[in-house]
Amino acid sequence: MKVAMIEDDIELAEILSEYLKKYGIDVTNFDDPYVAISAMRIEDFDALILDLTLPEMDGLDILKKIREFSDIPVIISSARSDLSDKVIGLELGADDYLPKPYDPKELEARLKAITRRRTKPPKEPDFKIYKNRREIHFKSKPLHLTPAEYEVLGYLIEHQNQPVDREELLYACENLSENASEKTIDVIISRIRQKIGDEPKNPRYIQSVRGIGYKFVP
Amino acid sequence: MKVAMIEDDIELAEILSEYLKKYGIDVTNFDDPYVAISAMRIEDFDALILDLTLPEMDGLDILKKIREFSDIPVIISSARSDLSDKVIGLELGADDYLPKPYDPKELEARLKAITRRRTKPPKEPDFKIYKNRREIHFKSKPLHLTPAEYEVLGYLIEHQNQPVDREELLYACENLSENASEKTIDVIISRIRQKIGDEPKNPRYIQSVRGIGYKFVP
DNA sequence: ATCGGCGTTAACCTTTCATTAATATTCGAT
DNA sequence: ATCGAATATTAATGAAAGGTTAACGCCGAT
Repeated sequence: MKVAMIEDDIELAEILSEYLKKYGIDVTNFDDPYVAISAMRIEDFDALILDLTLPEMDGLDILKKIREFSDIPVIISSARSDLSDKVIGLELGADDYLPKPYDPKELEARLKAITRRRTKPPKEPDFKIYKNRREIHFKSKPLHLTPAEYEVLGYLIEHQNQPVDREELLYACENLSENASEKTIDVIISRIRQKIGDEPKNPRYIQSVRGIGYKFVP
Repeated sequence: MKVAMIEDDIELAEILSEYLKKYGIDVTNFDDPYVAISAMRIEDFDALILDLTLPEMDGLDILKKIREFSDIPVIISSARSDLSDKVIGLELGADDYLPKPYDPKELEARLKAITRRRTKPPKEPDFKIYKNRREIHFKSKPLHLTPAEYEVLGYLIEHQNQPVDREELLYACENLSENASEKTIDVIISRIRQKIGDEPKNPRYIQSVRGIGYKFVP
């Protein structure tokens, strides 16, 4: 297991690294948060141990920055026992909170726990297609879709993550005329977005791919 | 939503309470299991979050005691990642198991999921088919149906929730000619709807599926 | 023969929804 | 920033689908 650590207390960092190495946990410490962030963009770590009490930069800001590009498990460690930090940290997606000083053994246990948990995120998808019912459910509730909307959304979902161009949709959908204008698609997409509450500015599910068409991201 | 929690780590309890309150979940924590049990005999909670690793009393025993008088949904949370605990807990009627440490977001999601699941009281169906008598009863009263109406309604009921297209009905019903106009179906549906008091605008039981036909929803 | 029940069709009205056009907004390259 | 193109949104329209009623005609029972 390869773990990143952001800790400015070099001595503490070394103690922990030594200890964790004995349990097969490889720790790379960064005393400079910015270096850490750059490194994490390139290299893949299994977890991050983040010290909140850093000079120069606030630990929570670092977490926020990291969350912009990674959902790596994060354990926050801090000498501040400030409750609000704890709350904010967990909200930003930290997985655990460890007040200093702590027993290395505990850190090891939590690392193990977190990475174990990571391997089983069984979450219900937001969209489900019930072909035999001719229904699409969104967050467990059926959507009221017109035939064309049903077909378009269904097709996008089945081709999730890949951009589908408008012409393809016109041909794929029974309820769309093949020689209809491609603008028709735009109108239908707009109505679907309204029904699922997707804001076209920064849409969560149906994203427009400029020059091509649309793609569904689950 | 009002939730009870049995957790001896007061600090963790407070974090979770704060977090869940923002999502409209009211948490009452008990650090003493016995107090909790007494309270739950009196007050009505929507769910219980139970920490297994308690002093004095084993969490599983508590669950057993609670099950003697309540079938409240229970989420077990535990630092023990012992599998047998999980099994026993779920056998005793816990609805979910959440290993510590966990993300409050996940707890929230599971709470919502569990209480949503809870709302399904099994009830007597409004329609019953008596094949031998060739009758269909609606709310315990027999309907006066013509042979074709009986067949169509019966077929729809037997294929409940799935849209049945008109052609299929023409073929399935002895009393309908296979080469009759599909409009015939519409007329028969209209008559059935009148007999069961289903308003075609926003129908409760027989819904039209545009481009296909009709579907019966129980 | 005649009658009544019932499936069928025709005619007519209402509703739905894909489509187009028109307008506003956003995006991305320069 | 600026411009042109792509996308978003809204309203209008018209054709198709569904809903309803009345009348027709087939067929078995009287």
